[in-house]
Amino acid sequence: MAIDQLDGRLIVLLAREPRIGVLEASRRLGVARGTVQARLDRLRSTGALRGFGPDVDPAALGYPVTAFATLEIKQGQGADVRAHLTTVPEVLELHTTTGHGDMLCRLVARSNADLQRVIDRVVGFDGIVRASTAIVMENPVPLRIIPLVEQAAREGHRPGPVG
Amino acid sequence: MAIDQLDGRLIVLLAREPRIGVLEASRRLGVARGTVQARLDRLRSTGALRGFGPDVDPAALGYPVTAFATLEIKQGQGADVRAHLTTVPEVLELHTTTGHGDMLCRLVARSNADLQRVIDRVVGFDGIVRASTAIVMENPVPLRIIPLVEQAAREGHRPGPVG
DNA sequence: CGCTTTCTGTACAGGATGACCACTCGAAGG
DNA sequence: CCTTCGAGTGGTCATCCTGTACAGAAAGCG
Repeated sequence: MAIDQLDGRLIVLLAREPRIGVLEASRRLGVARGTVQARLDRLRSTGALRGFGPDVDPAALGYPVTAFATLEIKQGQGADVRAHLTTVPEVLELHTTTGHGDMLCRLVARSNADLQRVIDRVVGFDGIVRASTAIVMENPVPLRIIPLVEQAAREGHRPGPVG
Repeated sequence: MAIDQLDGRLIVLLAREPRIGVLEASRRLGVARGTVQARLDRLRSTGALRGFGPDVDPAALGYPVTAFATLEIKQGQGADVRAHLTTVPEVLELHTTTGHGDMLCRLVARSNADLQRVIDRVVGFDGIVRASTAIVMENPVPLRIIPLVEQAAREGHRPGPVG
């Protein structure tokens, strides 16, 4: 249940240059094309590689404001709140957490003023007791995976014949 | 600076089925292949579409634990803290925010015990005054973009000849 | 109305893809 | 020691897609 160095190099390569195909990747990695194809098949089947979805920038869509909201939920209302938040397009992500709040969600909005509308819609639901919002100013480290993949590959077990 | 309905349908289609190519997408959307290619070129050039990076599951890499840490930073130490956190592979994302804390970062770890090691490494830096961590239990809404794209496309200005 | 931009349909050359094969290699097991 | 198995290699094959280009038609705008 891990990746070896070749997997790691392959993922990093694809992360850096998603446009290259299997053939070019095999050339860069110095292995046969069939090997790359087999590795990709395995990574996808194990779920390590979920796919190659489009990476969309909300700001370019007209939603330049990002915020994180910590929500406190009324006992037993979790499922309802989840269902409610799923219906809000500006909720990009939702987690249930330990700690001060019960849920943490990532929001986007068209402006700071618009954020108020989004928050109103988010918290305008009976099961939510309290919400505390933190507006994102800068994003010094955008969502990344390369360093983690490199570390996992370095320490990685080889997938090996038996495992 | 927005997307029209065709852009929206295209992005949603690619988000749902990333493996289909330009030709198949044009068939599904009922437009000419050249149109899809032109739209994709424009979306990439405007930055709305950053690319098609591999979607890696940290859990499958051996990091099943996710957490969010709110950090309080000593005045004027922001840049140093950013540089420090960039060197930690388990820091997948970092934002500077308004509100109680000064920064919010997403962490992963191999286990709850390992999370302690990660947090120690994160906060083991002079500029960080205090850290408060929330461990993610469930992820009812994984990072998504489709509903937002659909809304943006619905309300969207057409890209039009000039604007 | 005329200009401009987009979309369409088509064509072409080049390349990539997925599939298949026989062979080699190394490790695990008998 | 030998066998067996999985993985990788290098090769081939037909098919399909890609990037690019072009002329003509359609639609918005002054």
